[in-house]
Amino acid sequence: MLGAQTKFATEGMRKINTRSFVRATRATPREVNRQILLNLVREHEPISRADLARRMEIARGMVTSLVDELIADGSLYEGATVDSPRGRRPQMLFVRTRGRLVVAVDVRFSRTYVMLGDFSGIAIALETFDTPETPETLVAELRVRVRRLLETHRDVGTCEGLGLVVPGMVNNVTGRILNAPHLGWRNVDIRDTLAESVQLPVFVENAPIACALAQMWMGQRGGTDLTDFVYVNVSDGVGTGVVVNGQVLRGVRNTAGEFGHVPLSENGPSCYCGGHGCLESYTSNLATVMRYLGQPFAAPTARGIVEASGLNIDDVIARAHAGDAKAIAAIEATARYLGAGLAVIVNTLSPAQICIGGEIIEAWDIIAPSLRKTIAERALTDVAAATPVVPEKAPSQARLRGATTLVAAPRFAAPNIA
Amino acid sequence: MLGAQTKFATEGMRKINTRSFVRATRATPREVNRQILLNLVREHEPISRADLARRMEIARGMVTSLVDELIADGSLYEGATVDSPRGRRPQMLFVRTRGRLVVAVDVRFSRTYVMLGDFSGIAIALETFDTPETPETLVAELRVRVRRLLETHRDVGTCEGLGLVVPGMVNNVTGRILNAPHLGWRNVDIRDTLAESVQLPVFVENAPIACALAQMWMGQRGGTDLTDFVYVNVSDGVGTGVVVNGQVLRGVRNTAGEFGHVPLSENGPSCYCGGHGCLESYTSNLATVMRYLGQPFAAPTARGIVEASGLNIDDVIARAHAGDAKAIAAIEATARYLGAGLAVIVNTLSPAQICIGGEIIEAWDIIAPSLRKTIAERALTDVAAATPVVPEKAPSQARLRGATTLVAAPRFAAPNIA
DNA sequence: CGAATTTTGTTTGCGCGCCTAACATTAGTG
DNA sequence: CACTAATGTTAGGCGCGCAAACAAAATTCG
Repeated sequence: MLGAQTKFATEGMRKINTRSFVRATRATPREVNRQILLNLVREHEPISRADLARRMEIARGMVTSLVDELIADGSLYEGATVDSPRGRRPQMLFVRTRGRLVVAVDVRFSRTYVMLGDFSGIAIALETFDTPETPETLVAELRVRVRRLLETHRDVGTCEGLGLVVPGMVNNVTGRILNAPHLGWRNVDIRDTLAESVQLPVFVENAPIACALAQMWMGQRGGTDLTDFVYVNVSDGVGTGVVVNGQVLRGVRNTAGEFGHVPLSENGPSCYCGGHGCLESYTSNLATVMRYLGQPFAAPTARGIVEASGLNIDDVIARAHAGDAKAIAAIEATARYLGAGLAVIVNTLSPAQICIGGEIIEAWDIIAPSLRKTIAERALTDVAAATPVVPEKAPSQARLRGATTLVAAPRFAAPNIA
Repeated sequence: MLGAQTKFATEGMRKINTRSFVRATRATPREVNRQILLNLVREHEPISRADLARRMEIARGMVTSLVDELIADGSLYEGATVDSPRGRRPQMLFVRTRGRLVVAVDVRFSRTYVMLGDFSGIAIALETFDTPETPETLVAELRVRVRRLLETHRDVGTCEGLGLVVPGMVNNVTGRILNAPHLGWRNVDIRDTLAESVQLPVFVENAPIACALAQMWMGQRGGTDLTDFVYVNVSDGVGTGVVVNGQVLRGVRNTAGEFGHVPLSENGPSCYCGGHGCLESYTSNLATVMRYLGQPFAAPTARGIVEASGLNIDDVIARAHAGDAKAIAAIEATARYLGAGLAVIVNTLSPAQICIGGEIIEAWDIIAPSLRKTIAERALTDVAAATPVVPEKAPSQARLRGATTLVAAPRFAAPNIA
């Protein structure tokens, strides 16, 4: 009956691109069913073969065959048998995450973080160094460090790839950094050279998008399906990662999802993008600190003034928590503007959730009420007004988890067909 | 080599929903390849079996088998043999559109249009009547009219479905009209009752989304692949249909894509949505006529004033074309505001194209320069600034073409797998 | 205690559909 | 008229879904 209904809907209907399609072969059904099974184990482990057969509505024989293949290639492993009320006791299956290593790299304005972790996101080692001026130096530095890391922890497992997260626009297919203003890098074909240097598959991605992917793939097990949501990262700038229909929104030439520059006011403060009154110019960490300092924000001079003041966003948050009324007011103002920006997102995209990352969420108790209030005032519908807004759960590792996801998630993704 | 590259990208990577997945069967490869072949014929007709084999990189034997099936079920037909420089002359294949009828229904504020057409969008008959007050009356009216239409044109072919386009939010899966403010209808389960009445599969969709689908499926053959674009409909309100990654953006509870209510100014005119300074309150036909009348726009009273004036948007456009400076100024102002709204779309979604529909495009010569200028001023990147903005090509039938697409497109769409 | 029952997991044979390769058809050409 | 070159068809192998029988391991019950 449900099948008949979906036949009369255009939802999920995709047009086949006749210039780049993927034809099905006789091996295709197996690939598809293998991935479905793998994901069922991922979300329901521990789970038995018989349970999988019931969930997939296939015979147990096929499950045996598929599981054999997945165990052989190291995707699954067989645990102990478990008690059952009657009959033969089932053997439980698990996704193998231990010993499947990932090098996660987070390149930030001043420092670069390198983490060796496994598929579940657990850290084994963490290093940090000053971000080099040029991409070439970064590649050279990573070559040495990655080799040493993998050498040191050789007995832990084998590394399946390197995920690189950068603050800027990235072409995910070619692995080229298109424009990373904070680093001053433009049009850098980093993926292939880095892959050659470290002898690993390399995945490059924009930071908020990587965080959004982590949210989607490493979120709570068995929770709601987040197929439509937005990750908003508030730091020196305001970046967004948008997921629509379970896929990342990229737009032409990978320039989409720049909600940081929606205009909140026609004659607001000047922004680093060249515009005026952008969300970012009201809510970035620089803007918040400037507000606390009692100075008007203006793009070209703000960074210098803030650095000269010796204050950063963490200090302002600490003072707010200590009861400094000026600090509280500055943060609350930021929250109101941020709420206005989120209202635009809520009204245009209607996501199932908005997740906020960045230093500001340390002041969640202060910003949450203002966010909710502003969104409620500006939302067009009750649904939009009720959109959950949640803080990033593991803020300190958000980007590194994102980088890990870049390597791990493709192993579990649906195969592209047609 | 390209295959190896895409392995290191997360683009197009989809997470499998373990609560509603589609398992592959041994019939799956055939379904997939059948649809690919069908689409290749659609975009390259006339085309021979040998050509198809080359494009799909499969043996000619398989093409023969697949084509036999598609001819048997009426999807394709075989044309005449054609001359060729050497060897056996190929037999050309075509998609059958003649004799595959569709009832397209466009429900608008005052009148409802019913068209009988075929899969290619060619009209066979067109009727119109006053939009009834209640959905029940509409269903009863359609029952009579559709039966009569199909009776009259019985020899032309068989009808494959009815597409219903309404001005408002629709749940495309359940076929329920959630909220159509202009009609005053809320939560109407119209699809199943209508399907029972007319004894046809019924597809229900929101008007701008249907227009976007028509743009994607009935656009120029062999042109650029429009997988990311936005359709903006400017009429009494401003509605948008957004397509991302080849799929319609719906959001939770089907409330997404309301770019008509992005705020352009915090203290702008009051809008029918309850907000202030929305794009719609500056650029709807009502707003443009009010501007020409020299009156400030305000949501509750605007419609009454415009109706009392006896003027509508078509009159204002006609006067502008006749040289009325006030009319030209009013339309140009609308274009500037619309450009500001499009700039938000361009910066956030980065679509490959924006298509504009509605009466206003009759004044395309007047609005185009202002649109371009405003977008260029506010775009964040060169890519965004260069986003093509084009007028709807068949404005008078846009919605009816959309309704037709609702029925026709699913026959050509990729099967959902995994 | 042993047969019956129940549940899990494995093995086996069938058939659909991909895939290769040979074959038939139909034109031009030396 | 044989040769070449192209299109379209037919035949056999082989992988894999699919169903059904079989083996294994536990509990229940006479």
